[in-house]
Amino acid sequence: MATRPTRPAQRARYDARRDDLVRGAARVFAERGYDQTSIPELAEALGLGTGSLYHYVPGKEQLLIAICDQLMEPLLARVAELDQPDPAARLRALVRLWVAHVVEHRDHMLVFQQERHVIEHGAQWKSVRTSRKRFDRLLEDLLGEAGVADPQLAHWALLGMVNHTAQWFRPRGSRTPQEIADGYVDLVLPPTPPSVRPAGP
Amino acid sequence: MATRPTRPAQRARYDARRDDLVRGAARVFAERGYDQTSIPELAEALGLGTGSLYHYVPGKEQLLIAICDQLMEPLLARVAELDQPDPAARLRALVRLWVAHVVEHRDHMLVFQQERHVIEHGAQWKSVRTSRKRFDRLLEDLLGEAGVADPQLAHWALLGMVNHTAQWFRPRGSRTPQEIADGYVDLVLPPTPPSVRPAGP
Amino acid sequence: MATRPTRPAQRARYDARRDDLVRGAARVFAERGYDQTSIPELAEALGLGTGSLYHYVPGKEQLLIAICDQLMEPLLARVAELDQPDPAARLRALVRLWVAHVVEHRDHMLVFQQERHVIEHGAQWKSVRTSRKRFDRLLEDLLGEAGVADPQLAHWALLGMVNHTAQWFRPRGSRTPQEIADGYVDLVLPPTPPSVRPAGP
Amino acid sequence: MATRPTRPAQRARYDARRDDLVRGAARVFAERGYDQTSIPELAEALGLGTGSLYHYVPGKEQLLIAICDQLMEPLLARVAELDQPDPAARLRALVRLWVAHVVEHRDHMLVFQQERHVIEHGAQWKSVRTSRKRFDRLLEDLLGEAGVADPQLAHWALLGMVNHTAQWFRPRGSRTPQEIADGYVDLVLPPTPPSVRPAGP
DNA sequence: TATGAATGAGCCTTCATTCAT
DNA sequence: CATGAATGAAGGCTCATTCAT
Repeated sequence: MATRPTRPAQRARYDARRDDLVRGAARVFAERGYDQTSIPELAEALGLGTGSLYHYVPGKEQLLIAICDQLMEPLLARVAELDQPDPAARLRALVRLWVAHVVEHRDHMLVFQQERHVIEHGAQWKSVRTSRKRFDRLLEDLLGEAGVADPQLAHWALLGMVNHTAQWFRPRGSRTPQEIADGYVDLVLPPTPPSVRPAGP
Repeated sequence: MATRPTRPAQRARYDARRDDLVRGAARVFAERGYDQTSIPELAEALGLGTGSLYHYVPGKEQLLIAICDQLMEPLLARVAELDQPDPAARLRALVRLWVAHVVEHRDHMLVFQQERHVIEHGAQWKSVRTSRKRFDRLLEDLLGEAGVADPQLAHWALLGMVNHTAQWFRPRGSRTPQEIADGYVDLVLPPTPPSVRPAGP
Repeated sequence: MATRPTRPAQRARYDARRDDLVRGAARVFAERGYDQTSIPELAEALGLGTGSLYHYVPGKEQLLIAICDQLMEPLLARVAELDQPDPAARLRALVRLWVAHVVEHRDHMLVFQQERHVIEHGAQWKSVRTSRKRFDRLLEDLLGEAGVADPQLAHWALLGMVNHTAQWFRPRGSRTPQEIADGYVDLVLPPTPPSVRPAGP
Repeated sequence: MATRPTRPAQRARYDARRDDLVRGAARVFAERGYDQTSIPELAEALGLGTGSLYHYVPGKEQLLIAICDQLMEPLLARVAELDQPDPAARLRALVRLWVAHVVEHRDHMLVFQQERHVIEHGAQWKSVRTSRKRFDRLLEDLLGEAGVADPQLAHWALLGMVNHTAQWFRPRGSRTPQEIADGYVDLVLPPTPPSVRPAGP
């Protein structure tokens, strides 16, 4: 069973190991598919014995949830820290970190997209659904504030293009995530005077 | 086994039945997921006995392929008939029929997106992969001809937003597929004098 | 269902057809195995539609029984006609027609041997078992009368070697069935003065 | 899956268990038939859970192959150790150990005979076919050396009678395997002066 | 913690058989 | 007589999970 150690020192090591395993599972699932990957296969790909996995995760579906949490939580945290006063600038910053997050979590994204119907219908998936809705709402509001002509359509369009980035982005490609993000923002935002446009990190 | 009748009259009925079943399977898979739907469940949802399905499709994966074919082939056929001389107008027409096709085949699209990894890696999926690549190429070329600033990025962006439409579009919603398509085109195309803009069907 | 016609003329044609089908089934089963051959496969190999077979035989196991009957009955009939007064001569004649029967019914024999356990244990197989026992008894008695030293062992030995002939005999081989039969008899019989030895047909 | 342990100690136990299971399967198949015995039935007869069988054998047909190997390999090994200088004596010794092997492996033999067509035609059965051919060749050569009049026919006859022994021999019967073997040899060998005849163990 | 043998439910698929045409 | 679509039971096999070591 998945028993988390109580001693702080061991607990830190345990949590780190668990995070690594979840990340590894995301990679394997993205490549082979969640349902197509058996637990023995997964365990072997992670360098573990069949049953050892269960020391860290209570089951296969929980593992999937953990992958989605590992994707959503840091994204929401980073978004919460945005503090640009100008809405257009905040939007651009948001899309930048969003695209960056997507390409840094390509595997998680691919798994997330494949398992759409479980996430939408599953009983244990409420928290993930809530996270996604929070992000959606936040994005749509920001698009309105930024003066986009049709915020609702822009919202759907952005969701589509940014998330889809996971499917074609290659780390050794010719564009940086930031360039891609700026390209996306330029599509939905009315032309902005360069003075307002942030310089990027 | 899936034996197609030789008599033309019976063959027509057989083919029609098969198409219906494939469409029905797309609906069921979109809702419950391909792997989560067992063959008995599927057969029952289609109003068939467990084994009767195999008169029309030789196996579960072939059924998935049939769903993708039912999605891709008519789309490519409709695209091939585009004959607008002006590239921008042709692009708009393309996106219009594309969006229309996507919302008319929502179930197929959802299944298509969920099973991305099988399609990309599976041995029997070459023809589907080829269809997708043909469409990709065609779209990117057209974007270039239409004078889009960054055709490659626009291409990825359009793919993302149009395909994603399947996930949020509701038939009783406030926008028609054509309005959505025009909204997408307006995002990627430089402003067009209204005179050139086609009126729609 | 297997409905035998009542009109004598049609009945003869029906019976002939049935015999042909049973013979054909023996050939197919000998080659591919009884359990490994599905009814659709068999029907196709016989040039029939899937269900047409059931006009002649009520089921797959009955078909197997019919094959065994087609093997045993004519053999017993031919054996019953033996009338050589000298036991040794009668034994030789028996083995000759037996070997001839085996090589003429190679397929039946191979099926018969493969399905030994069904024949021994199956409920509907009593008549076949009875036929076999009748033949066994008859053979052993004759061996005793012919003055073989150890009739019981010779009986088992003959059964083994003659039946096994079905597995290696080739019609284009260098030996005739009669030569083979004489070879077998010479093994179990004490040397016989040539005067008694029959000349063969 | 059938994963053989790497640790020597556990591997020995695993191999022993596997051998037992294969032997048990031979018994069950001999009694009920290979195709007539379902995997759950077999597993229950062996005292295992349905899926546990697959820790030791990768599939039902592999199990059949394992049974045939368990039959052929030790026989060939024992035959290879024969060292009687006199051919006739060597033949007698061969038949003795052969008959002994057959009656000790009655179940294996019965399965082997029933599944003749799979062995002859199956793709994975080459090694078994090779073993059988090696034995055949060896036997025929030895018959020639021993001065049998018609070595080829004697070879087929011996194969038939010895193998057939599995079908009628009963452990509590009145003859020992050695007596049976000697009876067989006396059939095919010209009368031998008792001085040469070995005494038996 | 780590392991991997054991489990039984559940999967996809095949099959013998029926019956409307 | 002939056909082949339809069926549901049963088959072989896989899998997520457990637990003794």
